[in-house]
Amino acid sequence: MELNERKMKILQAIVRNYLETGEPVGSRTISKYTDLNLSSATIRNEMADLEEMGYIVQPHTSAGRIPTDLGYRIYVDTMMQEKEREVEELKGTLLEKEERLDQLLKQTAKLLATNTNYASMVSAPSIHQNKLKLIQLSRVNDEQLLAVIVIEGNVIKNTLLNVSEKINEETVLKLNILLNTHLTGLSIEEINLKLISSLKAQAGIHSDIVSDVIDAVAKAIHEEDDLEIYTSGTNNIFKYPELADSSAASELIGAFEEKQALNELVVRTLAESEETGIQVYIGNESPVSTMKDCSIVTATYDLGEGMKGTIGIIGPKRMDYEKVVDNLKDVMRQLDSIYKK
Amino acid sequence: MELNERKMKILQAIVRNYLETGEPVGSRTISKYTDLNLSSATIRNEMADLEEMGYIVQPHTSAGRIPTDLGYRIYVDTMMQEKEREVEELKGTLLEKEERLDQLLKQTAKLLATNTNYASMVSAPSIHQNKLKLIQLSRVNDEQLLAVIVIEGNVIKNTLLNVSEKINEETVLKLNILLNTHLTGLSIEEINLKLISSLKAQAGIHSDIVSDVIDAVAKAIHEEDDLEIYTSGTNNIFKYPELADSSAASELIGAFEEKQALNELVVRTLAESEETGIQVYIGNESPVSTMKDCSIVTATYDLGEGMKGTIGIIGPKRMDYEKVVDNLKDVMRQLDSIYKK
DNA sequence: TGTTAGCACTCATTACTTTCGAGTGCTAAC
DNA sequence: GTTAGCACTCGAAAGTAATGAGTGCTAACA
Repeated sequence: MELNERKMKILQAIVRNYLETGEPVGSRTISKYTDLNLSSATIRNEMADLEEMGYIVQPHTSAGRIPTDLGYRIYVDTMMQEKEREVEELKGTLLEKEERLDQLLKQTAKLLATNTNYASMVSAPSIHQNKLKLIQLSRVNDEQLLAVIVIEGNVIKNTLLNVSEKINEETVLKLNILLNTHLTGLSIEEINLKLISSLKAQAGIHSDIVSDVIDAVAKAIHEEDDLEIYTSGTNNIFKYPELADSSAASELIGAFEEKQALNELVVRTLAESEETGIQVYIGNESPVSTMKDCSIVTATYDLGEGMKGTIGIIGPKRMDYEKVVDNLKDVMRQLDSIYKK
Repeated sequence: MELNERKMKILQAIVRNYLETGEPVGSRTISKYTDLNLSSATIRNEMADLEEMGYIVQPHTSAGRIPTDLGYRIYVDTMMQEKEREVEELKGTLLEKEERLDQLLKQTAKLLATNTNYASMVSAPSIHQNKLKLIQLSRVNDEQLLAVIVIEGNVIKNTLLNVSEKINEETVLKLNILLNTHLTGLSIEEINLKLISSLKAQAGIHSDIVSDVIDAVAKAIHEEDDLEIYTSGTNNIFKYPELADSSAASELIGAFEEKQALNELVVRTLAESEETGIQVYIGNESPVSTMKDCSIVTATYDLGEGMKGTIGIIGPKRMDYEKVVDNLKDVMRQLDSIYKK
């Protein structure tokens, strides 16, 4: 059977209507509210076909139809129209430049959640492949040394090192020079064992400190691995009855809190993001099993210097996909304009 | 009317029973399961008295009684028995030493939540009254200067400063010495305008940088003001039907996400913590209006050097107060032993 | 051949009634 | 002061009936 234009129109009408009301939609509704001028009986015949083809289902006999995951998919892929939203409306919700990236991302998550009425997540950019920009040791007191590590993209990490031998300013200076001349500009992978032992040899009696510093560098990178994820509007899920019953809600909220699941989502999105800017996961397509009854729309942002992160909106399957996509695009534009100055 | 011993025993039995079952408890139950050897009729008479005195209520005629906030309060204040819990059991759940305080606190929150089956929160210590330990400027490149600020308690902040004039290593060294000799050891309040202008004068053409650094110091402190709060086990509230219905749950979860309310809780706890180690807020006693139907048990931990923070457990009013208090005490002991080495 | 009117049928939802039993308050007797 | 007994209350659960939205199917129509 072929999905001809009339069937498309009917399917589209069903999805639209269901997105709005959340109620199964019947043949009579479609017949009245479309410009097809067909009687409900005809619509019924077509709907029977659409059901056979797998685009819609009846929750029970004698109920209207609701879209299947496949139905949503067709809708999202081919029928969604770009809403021409007034730029005015979005102007009021501009992100403000923040000097702290984490604040900006928190703000982004919140903005998206309040704008869309769904739950949102924003992952901090991962900086995997970046290069060391500066290492700076400072003497805090006789026993403590502060190591500051700056990575390309201006990510800064610091660690306090406890040293056994007393150490004077001059030694610190020497170590600084030693470390910076040899390590600056290198990526994490380029710091190998050979380089490390060479450095240790040059440091002489202070080789312990070199070890510690390199450990700290390794750890600084590693820390970034279990990446930060900001969420907002988690409680928006209670606005949608299909997600609000306590077992479903509990699972979802658990997933949001644990962040393990979200992490998976981020990884998957980043992996697939080469092709398309925005990805839509509907129901079972989701990388995360606890979100079987949700749809997830994700986007990848790029702050330059290899700093890429993921933004996602999680809501019911009957979410307003147009609005969500629009919002994501807008936020990405804003992030761009803030960082690519 | 006097709350004599028999009434106490009966009240205690009612509370205990209700904590376990969550069902209103009737006279017959009490008569059977206490060693008072009284008939249900007698118990009924006493219960009528207890109701008149405001310790218990009937949710409706012909139902058993449940404790009022006042009833819980009496129970918590005078009838709760210190459970002798086996130390063994808790050993398995020891906190591990982490070099990053935030990780440790996250872990603490999680531990508490899983152990108690309630929601938990842990606030990062506020460092209000602390002293500057070290300022360290480093040249990143021609335009950028890295300022690292270490505050007592080893809290480290860093900022990147953009400088207009090119600056060489020597100048950086001089500025470092200037700033450290004058600022180290001072508390935030002691850095006044007079001192600042004196420093600027000594810095000569680089007075801009001094300004920037001092701004950064101020901001570092300010950032700490909107303090970090870690939560865990939020979805545990779904385990208690009285909190699980969607409107109540939504409010609670919103409060947990926003953290504004939790912040209030922290402030209040810290303010009142002088007197007692552990505080219990029952129902309407709560500082946070969204938690009217909850009980909150909080404790203040002290890592030394003025670093104080709050730990809290939030659950239904019929929470297992003994268990919660035990758990909090244990966690505080563990935090102590980790940090007071 | 595609479209439509009409009709019997299904089934979730809602409201109403009944039954059941846990628990009470009160009275009278011990 | 304590207890047995009894009438009474009222929520929860179960059963029943009415409602109506929506379907599939058939037969007639253009």
